[in-house]
Amino acid sequence: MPVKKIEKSDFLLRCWEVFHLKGYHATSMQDLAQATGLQKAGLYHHFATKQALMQEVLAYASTQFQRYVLSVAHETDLPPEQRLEKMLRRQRRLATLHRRGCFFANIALETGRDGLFNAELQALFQAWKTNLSQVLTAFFSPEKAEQESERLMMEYEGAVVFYKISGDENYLEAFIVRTIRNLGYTPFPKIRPSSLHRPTLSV
Amino acid sequence: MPVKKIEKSDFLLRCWEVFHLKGYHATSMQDLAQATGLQKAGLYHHFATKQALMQEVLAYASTQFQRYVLSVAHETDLPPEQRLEKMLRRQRRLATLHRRGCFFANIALETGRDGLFNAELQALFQAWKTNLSQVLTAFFSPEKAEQESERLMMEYEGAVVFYKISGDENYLEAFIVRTIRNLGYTPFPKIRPSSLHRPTLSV
Amino acid sequence: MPVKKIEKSDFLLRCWEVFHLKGYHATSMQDLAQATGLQKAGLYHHFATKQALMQEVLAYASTQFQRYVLSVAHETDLPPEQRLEKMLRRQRRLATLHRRGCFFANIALETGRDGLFNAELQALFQAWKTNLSQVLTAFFSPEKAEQESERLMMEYEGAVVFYKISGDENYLEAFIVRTIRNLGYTPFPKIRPSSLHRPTLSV
Amino acid sequence: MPVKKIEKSDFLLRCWEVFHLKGYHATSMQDLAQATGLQKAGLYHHFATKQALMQEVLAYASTQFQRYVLSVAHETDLPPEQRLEKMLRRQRRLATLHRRGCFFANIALETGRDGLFNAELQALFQAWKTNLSQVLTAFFSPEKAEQESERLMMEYEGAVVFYKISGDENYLEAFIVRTIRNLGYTPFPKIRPSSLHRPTLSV
DNA sequence: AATGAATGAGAGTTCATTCAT
DNA sequence: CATGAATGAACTCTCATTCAT
Repeated sequence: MPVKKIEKSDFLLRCWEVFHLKGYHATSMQDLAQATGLQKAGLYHHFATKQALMQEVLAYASTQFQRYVLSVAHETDLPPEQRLEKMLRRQRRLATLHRRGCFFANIALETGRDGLFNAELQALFQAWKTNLSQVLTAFFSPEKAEQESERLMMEYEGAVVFYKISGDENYLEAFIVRTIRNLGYTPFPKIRPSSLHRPTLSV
Repeated sequence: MPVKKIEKSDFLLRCWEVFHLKGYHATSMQDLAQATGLQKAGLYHHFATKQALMQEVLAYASTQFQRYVLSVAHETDLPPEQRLEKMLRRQRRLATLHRRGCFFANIALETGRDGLFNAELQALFQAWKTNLSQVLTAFFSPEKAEQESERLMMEYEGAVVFYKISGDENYLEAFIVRTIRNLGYTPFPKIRPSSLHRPTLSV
Repeated sequence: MPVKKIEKSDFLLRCWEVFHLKGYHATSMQDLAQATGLQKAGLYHHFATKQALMQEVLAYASTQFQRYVLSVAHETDLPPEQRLEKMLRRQRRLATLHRRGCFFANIALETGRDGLFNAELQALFQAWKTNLSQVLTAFFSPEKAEQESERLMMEYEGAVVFYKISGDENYLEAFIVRTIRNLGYTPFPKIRPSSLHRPTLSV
Repeated sequence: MPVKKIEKSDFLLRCWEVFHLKGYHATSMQDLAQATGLQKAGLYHHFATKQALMQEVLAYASTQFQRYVLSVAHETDLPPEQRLEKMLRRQRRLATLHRRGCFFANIALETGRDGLFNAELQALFQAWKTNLSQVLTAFFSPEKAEQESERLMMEYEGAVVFYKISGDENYLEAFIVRTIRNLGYTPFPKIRPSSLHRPTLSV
């Protein structure tokens, strides 16, 4: 609860990282205290419970995810297929940092049944689908675009499952490649961009 | 572990259910003792640690999953599209019991980074893919069938994520329907099978 | 402690209520902050410690008790038996509000052994006895009056114990009735004062 | 939870003493662990919660109180006035050990409003009254005996309040003396039993 | 004077695990 | 083989108190 305003987001970011790496239940308040430099009791000055803290972390993570990934959907200076690829590559980058996977799916599977954070999670996935849809309307009818974006998100989350137990990023890479290809475009190879004719995307 | 040999599988089944519902970390040895009727100390007679116990549970669950779901791939008396649907419907049934989702994906996202059970999980997903592939070879080339089966599993796991935070089984149902449809067949409506011309699948 | 001087007594009153309801140890500074509208740190501006705060609350409560209950002993326009009854009924009223019992006895039993507030408590009980004595001198010799007033206070405090674990106000009512009766007077029935020949006491 | 049966009562006795000295809320599980030689976690092997532990302590204390104090009511070899005095002196002895007062009244005032232990407490006070009544039937009509025993208990509890904030045992002694005297007998002086003509009671 | 922030200690409780019987 | 008992560590959360602003 950092004195300066800029520190609040930094605080939430650090908590986010811990929750992302260890999961909700396996993360202790002690872990969060250590990660943020506060004392355990200090955390309770700003958040009533661990769950409330997670609530804010989730809101923060949603905002950041929308800024970093979903906002790309509106970069109209890029052709839609490049926008799509950029989004997917940014998703991928978030997932492969420390092999932590998708934060939202991690929390979804861990707490979905208890419903601790379902409202937040559903809102995020809804926004995700909406933005993805917007890009896909360049290739499909509005209705079909929505269906396809949902399907893409599902496929992505499944790919993350495979990635997480194997550490093999090819599951994610292959997902991106086939997704772009299915639009009728040839995606840029990720690892060897030597033969690219078009400018590389800075993801 | 119980007196009679036949009870060992019953023991593992009960543990499986608990782990499935609550997850690995959130399940305590006390929970398992209560679910199985043993004393907490008794568990350590048969399993060195909680992790070792989970190891066996995972092996048991894999076996059961192969028997109940994957073995359908070899029911050659059924046409392949019916085999596929039957498999998908059985997956779905397992996931929607108590809204618990896919046991293997639950554990994968929770422990994949630590790698506690990755070998077992990879083996299971490999077997899953192999069997799905076998069915899909009726529609695709062997190579394409393998790719497609992996993609299907991913899409399924993603659908489960959506299902788990919403409780809406339509995510799973829609996945099945579009999967079958993409093969060029019309799947059987789930709820009202009255007008079916072909024999109903007992899932 | 608030801005205006008149609010100090209001502040102490609110603290008194909390201490009365929950007891000394079970009341937290947080509780007091909430009840008074100050911040927790603000409390320490006016009181060095929780104990010091309680000290003042006790002094305030003593004063109020003397004003509301003990001062009745000097209402010489009332015959002594009416004065006595009025005092007893006011004691009773304080005890039955929220079933909280006698503030002073509550604190006495909770902290008497540690002696945190014994001086204040003894002073209050002494004043209580003195004023009761004064009324009883109308019926007894000075010496006997003092003994009897002490005995009456004891009986009252015991009646409160019975009341507190049962919620049955009859323990207190019966105490009042038999006390007045022992003076040779018939006390006013509490519930049905319809047939009263003498003016009802407004307690 | 002592291996041997005799140790269980010893365990409860030690807990009783701590609760008696410090009160319910001010006694921590750590205090009880220290007093009994167990680890804090070990306490939870035998009692689900602190409240449940107190419940058993209260039951134990009730039993012991009945054995040590109330059972005297049936010592028919003693004349009733001696039985009464013996009971009162034993009450007094329990209360003056470490100036801790009456265990049941302590807990009653501390927790009566929340009702945590009211059932147990009411049962104990009821038994107390019953046994006291039995002795007093030697002096009063059954109905009057019951009233008088309740009144005596109240007076006693009030005397304990006075004793606890002053440390002056004379409040208790005076209560005993005047109680016996009111029966028409001269009680034995407690402190200087030199001039006794009748055999001293071994309390 | 007042507060938001912070803290070390400790609350009750649960954890996976061990061991004597 | 089984269990009741035990334990050290860790859990979430609250305590009375302090201090810079």
